Formats: sequence, structure tokens, C-alpha cells
Amino acid sequence: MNQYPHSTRLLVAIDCIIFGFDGDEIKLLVIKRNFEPERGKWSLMGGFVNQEEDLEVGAERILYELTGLNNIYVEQLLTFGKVNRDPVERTISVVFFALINIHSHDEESVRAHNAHWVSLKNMPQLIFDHEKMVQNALERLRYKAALHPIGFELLPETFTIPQLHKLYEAIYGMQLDRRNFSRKILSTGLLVDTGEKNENSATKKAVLYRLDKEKYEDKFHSFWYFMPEPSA
Amino acid sequence: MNQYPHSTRLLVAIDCIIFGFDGDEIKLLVIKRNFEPERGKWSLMGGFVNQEEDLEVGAERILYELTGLNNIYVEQLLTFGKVNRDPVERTISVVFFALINIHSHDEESVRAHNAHWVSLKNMPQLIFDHEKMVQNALERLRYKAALHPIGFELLPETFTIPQLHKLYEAIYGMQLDRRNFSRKILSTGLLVDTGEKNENSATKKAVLYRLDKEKYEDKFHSFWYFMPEPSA
DNA sequence: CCAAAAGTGTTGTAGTTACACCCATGG
DNA sequence: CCATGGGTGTAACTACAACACTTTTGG
Repeated sequence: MNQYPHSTRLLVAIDCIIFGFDGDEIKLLVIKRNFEPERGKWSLMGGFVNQEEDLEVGAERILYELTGLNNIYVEQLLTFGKVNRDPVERTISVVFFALINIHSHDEESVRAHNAHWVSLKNMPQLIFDHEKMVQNALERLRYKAALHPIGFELLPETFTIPQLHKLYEAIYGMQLDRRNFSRKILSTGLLVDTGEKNENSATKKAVLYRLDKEKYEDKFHSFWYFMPEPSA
Repeated sequence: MNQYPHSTRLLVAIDCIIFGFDGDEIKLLVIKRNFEPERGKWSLMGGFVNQEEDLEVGAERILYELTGLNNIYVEQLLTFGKVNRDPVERTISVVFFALINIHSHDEESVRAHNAHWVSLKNMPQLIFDHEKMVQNALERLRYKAALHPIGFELLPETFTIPQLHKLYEAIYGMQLDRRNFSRKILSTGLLVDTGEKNENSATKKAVLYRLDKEKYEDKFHSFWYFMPEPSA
């Protein structure tokens, strides 16, 4: 077998930031470790990269193992590689972040892994550099959600504008004018009126929308700021 | 020595995308390999991560080795980890991208490494997945330059608005109205008139500006699109 | 019929595009 | 004195923030 000589090989881990939205707050899915090292402490869900496994595949494996979900929004965040970040042995960690509908995961599996949804406001201490990872992921979420129609990934298939509005308020920790927000979102042309209405509401029922998948794919990469607005 | 048992350790490489601007085009600094594997082919500058070296430090080491430059703009891009991306042995590559003033590097060192500036338009074939990396880096550059005052990193300490204008046209491969661009850039308040003028011009001499470092640091992270403009 | 939440209208303002015009310089 | 490129001005348009108002529902 061909090999590069004289080079050190390192452990490569994958850690997953998993965000959810409970209708009020952004939540993070973390596990209380019942294994060593750092048993009893909180950490992100993770694992090691297998020899014959692409990084993305590894991330999907780990996410599936915990949540039972496939086909969720996953994006590579950054790779953390400080020499002493893991006290046991030097480990490079490739961090992914995932957005899921908080009600869709496999409860069994989550319980079996001793995982819990925690709110970002009173997040427990996490092991190693996992808090930095979360901080970084939150910044990325804010960044992307401001520029791309990404928030939907945290909601069910069908959702109402007020739900989306609350979601955005939660992401940015600030109040947004309900009416302007509604227009802004609708003006993207990405939402399709399903004709149905939300039954949960105690007062006036809100219209349920779903994503226009095609337009979503098309428009996903558009953004502008320093550049002039596209005239077409 | 404590170790995680039963886990595979992998080679971890660092590859560097190095962008420059020659006044006309965005250029990429690549090396023509005079070592195995793939001797004689073009590739990005890279190296392996040392056992006792942080990833960022490794990137800076590699960049310094090639260009002789310290304190340049470096940002982690993404980590590439497909199982067969390197035919010799499975290698994870953490990719960084750097922006430098094309005239400031150490010519000696660049020659010694058999490195050359190539234009993106007729870029030679690169080994492995390096072309994907470049593609990705270009997208990131476009993304960031549209939202953050990052273009300056590709220019000398002092520069003129027309230079900056040409730079942005090169980044996006499109024409931008000279006059509106000028106002937009000046309205950021990030440029300071040095009082001096560009001597190179054959006609009217343009004012030389420099960055207001403090404001630059402050404003670096501001951006908006879906969100309302900050009222303060 | 009233409170609470959802949805629609309107207006002033600020930013930006798409221009025209003037200025400085070297040949 | 003229061609070239740099700098400033301006009008029309558009987007959006900040509001008020109407509609629907349950109790």
C-alpha cells in the first residue's frame, strides 16, 4: 500500500451542532455523556471518522444515529484543530451544523443517547471547545438566515407567517415588525399558500404556507449588498 | 500516553488558496510540482499538519514558506475529506484562503517553490480536488467581498478608488458604474484621504486612500439583507 | 361584543440607479 | 488643445420602516 512517509496521522472527529425551534426559542440538542472521557458532562453529539467514509457521510451517520432523521439540512461549519483541544489525544474536529424540525426526531433514540434540548440562553457548560463551536454556529445561522431562505428548515412542512416571524425574532434576539416582515418574506415568492389554516390558534387562524421547492433551489444562492441589485 | 483505542488516524493536510490582483484580473498562486506524487502537474501550495501545531499556525507556516509574508488575511474555508481524494493515501485537507498584495511577496521564495500566478480564466488543470477548492474559494471571496470591506486586502497600503473599482469588477466579472461605486465605497467611511495622489496615471491623478483600521475592525462584521437596516 | 391575533394599506424617507457634466493631466 | 481618465451633481425610482386600520376567531 502506497503511503506518505514520515508524516503524523491524527484522529479526526466529527461534531454536530443541531438546532431546533420550539416556537419560542432556538434550542440546541446536546448529550449528557454516559461514557468516558468527561462522563456526566454535556457535549455535542459526535464521533470519529471511519477509514472508508466521506466527511459528509460521517456527519449524516452521526445525525441519523441520534435523531433517526435523514435528508436534513446539514452544512459544514469549520474545523477545529488546536493542539490541546482534546486532553486525551490530539484530535481534529470537523464541525457540521444541522437544522431540524424539533418535533420530527426519534424520541426513543434521543432518550437512548441521553440527549436533551437546551435553550441557548441558559446553556450548560460544554466540554472541550464545544461552546466555541456553538457560538460559531449561531453566528453562521444568523449570517445565513439574513441572506438566504434557510429558516424554513427549522419548521414543519407547512407553517404560518407568524411562526416564521417568531423564528426570526428568536434567531436574532430582537423584535421585528410583524407587518413588514410578512411582506418581505412573501415578496420572495418562495411561499405557496396551501389553502389550509392553522387550527392551533385560539383567535384568528393563520394561513398555512409551504416552500416552493423549485424556486427555493434557484434562489438559494442569491444575495447582495455592496453589489447593485440585479436588474433582471 | 492516554489514547482513544480502536480509532483510525488519518493524514491531515493543509492547502492554501492564495489570491492576488494584478490591476486587471484576480490571480491564483499555484505551484508546478517538482516532487511526487503528480510531479510536473499544477497544484495548490500545501503541506501536512505537524503533531504539535494548530491548524491556523500550520496555514501561516505554509503561507510564509511560499511567500515570505506574515500577517496576511487568512481565513479557513472548508475541509475536504472524500475517501479517494488523494490516491496515495486517504488524506483530509483543511483548506485556507489568503488574500495578498500581489507585489509584496518574496520573489526568491516563489521562484524556489516553482510557483506561478495564473489567471482564473485560463487556469491550468490542478491535481486531486484542488479545482473544487478554488471554485469554492472564489464563491467565498465573492460572498464576503459583497458584504464586508475585504477587497483592500488585495491592494497595497494606499490605493485609489479606480483601483478598487477595477478590483470589484474583476471579482464579480461584471461592469460596475464607476460613479455609483465610488460613492458607495466612500459612504462606508472606511477610507481616509492620504492627501497624496497616484503618480502612475497617465492622465488625471487619482487620490490615494488608506483604510481606517479602527473603523474597519468595528464594521467588519456588519451586514444586512432580510433584516431591517440598523436604525442607530 | 370584546380581546387577541392575523392580514392589508399608506406615507415619508433614504438609498441607489442611470445618467450628464466638469476637472486635471500629458502629449 | 484634445483625449483620457478622475471627480461631482442630480432626477427618477424603489425599497422599506413606521405607522393605522380592518378582519377573524373564541369565549
